[in-house]
This record gives sequence, C-alpha cells and structure tokens, in this order.
Amino acid sequence: MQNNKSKTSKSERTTAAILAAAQGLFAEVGYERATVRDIAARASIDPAMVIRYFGSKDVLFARAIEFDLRLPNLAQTELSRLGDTLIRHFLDLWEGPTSGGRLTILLRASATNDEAAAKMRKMFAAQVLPMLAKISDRGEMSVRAGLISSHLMGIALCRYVLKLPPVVSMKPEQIVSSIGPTLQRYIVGPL
Amino acid sequence: MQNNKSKTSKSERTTAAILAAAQGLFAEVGYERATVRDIAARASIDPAMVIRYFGSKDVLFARAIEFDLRLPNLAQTELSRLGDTLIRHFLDLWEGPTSGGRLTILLRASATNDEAAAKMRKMFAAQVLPMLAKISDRGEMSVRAGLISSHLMGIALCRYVLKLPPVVSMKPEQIVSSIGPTLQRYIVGPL
DNA sequence: GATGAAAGTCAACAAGTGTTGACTTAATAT
DNA sequence: ATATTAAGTCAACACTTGTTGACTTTCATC
Repeated sequence: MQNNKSKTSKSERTTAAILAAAQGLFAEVGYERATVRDIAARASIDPAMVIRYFGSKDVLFARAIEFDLRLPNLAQTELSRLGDTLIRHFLDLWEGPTSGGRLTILLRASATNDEAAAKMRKMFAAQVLPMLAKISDRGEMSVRAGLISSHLMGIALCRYVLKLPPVVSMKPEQIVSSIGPTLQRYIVGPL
Repeated sequence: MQNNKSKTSKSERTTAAILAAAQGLFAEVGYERATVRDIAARASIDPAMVIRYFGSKDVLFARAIEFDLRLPNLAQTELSRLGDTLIRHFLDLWEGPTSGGRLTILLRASATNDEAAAKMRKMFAAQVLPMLAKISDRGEMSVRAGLISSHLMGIALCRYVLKLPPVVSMKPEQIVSSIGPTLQRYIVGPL
C-alpha cells in the first residue's frame, strides 16, 4: 500500500506538474510553439513522461483548456445592472490566477487551432447563449449574445494577448464604467 | 532584351504568385502551420524559389502583412455620424477582396507571433490614434481609441476567425446599426 | 548558332518535432 | 528478502521543418 502522509500520490503530483507547465507555456507561446520538450523541462521531468501521462500533445492540450466560465445567474440581478455585472464577472475571470491563464491559452490558440476555435464556439453555445436566454426572451438573443461576446473577446485580445498599451493600462473600474453601459444596451436595448 | 508583350516579367509574376499563395495560406492556417513547402505547392513552384525570392519565411511573412488601413478622414464627417462611418469603413475593409485576407493573416498570427502583434500595436499607434486625435481633443483619446479598437477587433475575431454563427450571419447593415452607436459614444460620449 | 544571365530543379543538410520501446530505479506487497 | 508493480530514464525512431548549393533549363541578345 502507498504511504499516505500526503494525500496526493507521486503520479498525481507529476500529472499536475505537467499540466501546470503545459498551461503556462501554452498561454505564453500558443499551441504550436509550445513543444513537448519545453513543457517537460519546465516540469523538470523527462519528455517521455508527458506522453506517458497524457497520451499525446493533443490530449494534453485538450486537458489544459478544460474549464467552466461559471457565468453569473443574471436572473437574480437588478435589471439595470446587467451590463455592469457581466463585465465585472468577465474581468474577475480573466484577472484571476487560475482561470485567466486557461482563457489566455484558449484565446491564443483559437486563432490558429481548429480544436480550440471549436471549443470557443461550444462555450458560446452552451454557456453564453443560455445565460442570456434566461433573462430575456426579446428577439434576436443570439445576435445580442454575439455582440456581447465580440466586445468582450476584443477586450481580452487587446488587453491580455496583443497588450495594446491603453487597453492594458486601463483600471478595472474604468473598464466597467466604459463597457458596462454598452453591454447593458446589447442585452436590453434596441438593436 | 525581354519580350514586353506583357508588362510583367517572369520573375515578377513568380514573386506575385508566391506572395498570393503565402497570403492565402497564412490567412487560412496562421504563420507556423503554413510551411514553405505548402506555399510553394500552392504557387506551383519549387520550395527553393520561395527562399530565393524572399530570403526567408520571416521576410515573406513580413511582406505578406504589409498594408495600409486607409482610415477615413473623420474631420470631414458629420459629427453625429462618426460611429457609422467608422464601422462602415471597417466592414468594407474586411469584406473587401484584397485587404480582408491580409487583415485575417495579421489577426490570426498576432495571437501567437510577436512580430505580428508588434505590427498590430504599431498600426494602432500610427493610424488609429492619429485619426481620432484629429477630430477631438477631449481627454483620454488613447483610452477611447483602445475601446474602439477592442470592439472592432472582437468583431473581426468572432466573424472572420472563430466564425461564431450569430456574428457570421449578421448582415453588414445590422452590424452598422448595432455597433455604430457604441462607437459614437466611445468617440464623443462620456466614459 | 554561341554566349551569358536569369529562372527553375533537385537532392541534401542540420535542426527540431512528437512519439516509442527497452531499460533502470524506486516503492509496495507477500 | 523477494517478487510485483509503478515511476522515471535514455536513446532512438520516423518525420517535418527552413534553408542551401550544385546543377540544368530557358531565353533574349550578340
């Protein structure tokens, strides 16, 4: 039997180390430039272990971008503050230590990797659309969702990937007050 | 002397063929996945010619993303229609046959390629910022430019790269009427 | 037709890729 | 202690990458 002073087994720790290293590198340089050897080096293990634990680079990538947007339940939000709530949640997500990295991976990769782009479309259909459907049934909700997603992903692209100076240096509160009203209109206003 | 029935020499035509093939492939699969051999195959020439004519893949890429946003002179535009004018120009650019492809290359590549990301920042600083500076000197023009660029690039990302269904199927007029007012506010409204 | 340059072909290079299998070491169970 | 399994190491594989240099073909000029 194994020694359970620590709850995590050796293999679990190694798996976690590989995953963390992979997420870091994928986020920094994208899918194609992040090599199995570099990932292994960052995790201080042998490249063969990466394949042994995950089967292939593709699978490792798929595991590295697994996660949940944990979108807020807008049905419990004051109608006039829907836009604010949304952009706040978005910023918390991206600036947070755990999910931010994975989102960057996904965004970076989705520009050139079909698997990642498909994941984006899936998240949109499975999470963003239903969230908005709950709070309003006025027409063209999918168009509204598209406008909202476009704006938010544009912010993410400019702030976290391209690092456009003025977008990078904006304070969260400034982003909220600028973009909140726009999102509010995209949710409940006229198109 | 050369036979000038056609104004273009053989080498000019080959150069153009390579460039066109490269732009096509870069736009479709991004920088890293577009190989010199694939580009050569599409141009129906030998891979060695690609290097011979352009020196390296990097140089070819740099040439493939050269272009001008040809931003409109907003100083001659009715003040109340600045947003409309901007989004219309943006759509014309992206849906146009020549520039659209290059913009897609640049956007795709800028997510993982530093050179392309730098080019994005440069275009922003050299073209977008000055355009806005001409029409208004109210404070925080760089923040306004950042918000506008974020939104526009988000649309481009969702419509031309990720192909998010509702954003893809929106008609140009619908995009103009939805996003025009937002841009208008980002230019002259309160932040 | 001979000449010289331009254009194009071919095979190979060095380096880097994901992945594999045989092997060794370490930890557990009998 | 010994046998069994898990964990980790090592070298090599088959392949693709950008790039190069020697060679051949094309073709306008003398």
